[in-house]
Amino acid sequence: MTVPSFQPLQGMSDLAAPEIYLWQEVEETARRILALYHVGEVRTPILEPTGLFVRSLGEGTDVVQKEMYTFEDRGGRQVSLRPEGTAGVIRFLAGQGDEAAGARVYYLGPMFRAERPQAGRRRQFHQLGVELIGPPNPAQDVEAVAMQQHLLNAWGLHGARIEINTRGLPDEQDAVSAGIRRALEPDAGRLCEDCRRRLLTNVLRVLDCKQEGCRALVDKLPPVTDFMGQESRAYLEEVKRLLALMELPVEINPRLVRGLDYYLHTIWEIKHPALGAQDALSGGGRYRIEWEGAVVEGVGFAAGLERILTALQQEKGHPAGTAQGRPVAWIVSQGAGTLEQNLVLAQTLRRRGVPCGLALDGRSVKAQMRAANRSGAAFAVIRGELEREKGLVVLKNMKDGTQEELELPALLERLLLATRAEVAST
RNA sequence: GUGGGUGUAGCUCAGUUGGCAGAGCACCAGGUUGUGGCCCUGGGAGUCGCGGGUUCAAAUCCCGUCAUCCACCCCA
Repeated sequence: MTVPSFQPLQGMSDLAAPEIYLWQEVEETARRILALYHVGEVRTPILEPTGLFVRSLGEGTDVVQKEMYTFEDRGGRQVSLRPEGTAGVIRFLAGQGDEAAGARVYYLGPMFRAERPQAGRRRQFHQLGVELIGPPNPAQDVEAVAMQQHLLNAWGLHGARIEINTRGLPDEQDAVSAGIRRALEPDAGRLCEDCRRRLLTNVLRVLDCKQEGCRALVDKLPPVTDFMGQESRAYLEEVKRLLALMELPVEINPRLVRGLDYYLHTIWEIKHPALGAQDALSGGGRYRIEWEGAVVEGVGFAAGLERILTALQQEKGHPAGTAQGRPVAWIVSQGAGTLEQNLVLAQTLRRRGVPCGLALDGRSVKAQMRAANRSGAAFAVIRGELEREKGLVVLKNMKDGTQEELELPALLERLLLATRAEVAST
């Protein structure tokens, strides 16, 4: 079978107009908000040594075991396309040594996971992530949550819920799993088929099963903190106190779990009802990652931009963002020699900052006017043989249809004015 | 990796018991010998995803395959 070569690989997409405008809005908003929190951007490579991800995410995680794009490079090194952003940032910061203490960074870019695509899941997808470096500190965790809340507001997403919980300390994980398993075992017969398997393989996954029967049982489970020590419980209590103090609308979900090995203490997730099975817009938590003998501690979160976009489109009912780059003027030519003259005119206008377009293929005036209309230009500038003889140009207002003849300096002035008005209104 | 739905014009889709490949939108041209939008007329465009099979005859039935969508696993 021939694979049409004009199609991207499975699960990968070309992003172009009109959706690209919504992407740009979302990204610009994020950069603006993060600047308020004194968080700076870092751009790390998309390709990293495979070992970086294996060691930071955990050898047993699905991401590492079956979802990475891993291959050998020309030097025989095992490399992988990044499946998430934290590891690369941590590698970077670990190399900074003491300089990295208290670092506050964000990243925004493509990630890769070789999963089967579905709603809200692509093989190449985009994440915005924030990492605040520092030892465990409830205040820092709450600051990160506040930042997330601020981002959601700024994007205009109102249907999103923030759920928060604790993962406790690494050496408490076995006790938590064992405790949950013990609590579920008496009712094992009432769990769904998948969950009976999860009981053995990955108990914590039962906690976010979507089957109703399982949910009923899960709701009656003791909170995970019951299986944790005093330190973990006190940490969560302090986080809750600070969240209330800052009046952040978050919900404590004592049964929220997150899978990556590096998490400890505070973890959270943002869900949106309009997204189908993949309803998590964003996830975050406190972590501790070791790399080449260096230890990096911090708190962070990552938001799936495709999912943010989908949620925004659903909430607002608009399929795409606002069109940008609309020209102020569209130049129309007619007759021998006017095309090249108008090409020069267009360049003059553009050098002065007036966005304008013109057709280069010498079509009829009617066709060029149609193009002017389609472009959304506020004015058509008509300069054909007649105008050239008179040394004038025709300026037509596309909105009301009126037109007048002007000399070039007057035209330039009018269009500069219109450009400023256009800029002011956006 | 597993399961189900869908692949027909640039886009959204119709196509009956197997019998000439269609519509709307978009695009192009004309109606207006130099003026857009609304209207009218005309036009171009399709390997019916691909490969095989059944049949006098396949978009239609069968098998395979690829893509896509949805779900599972898992995750943003």
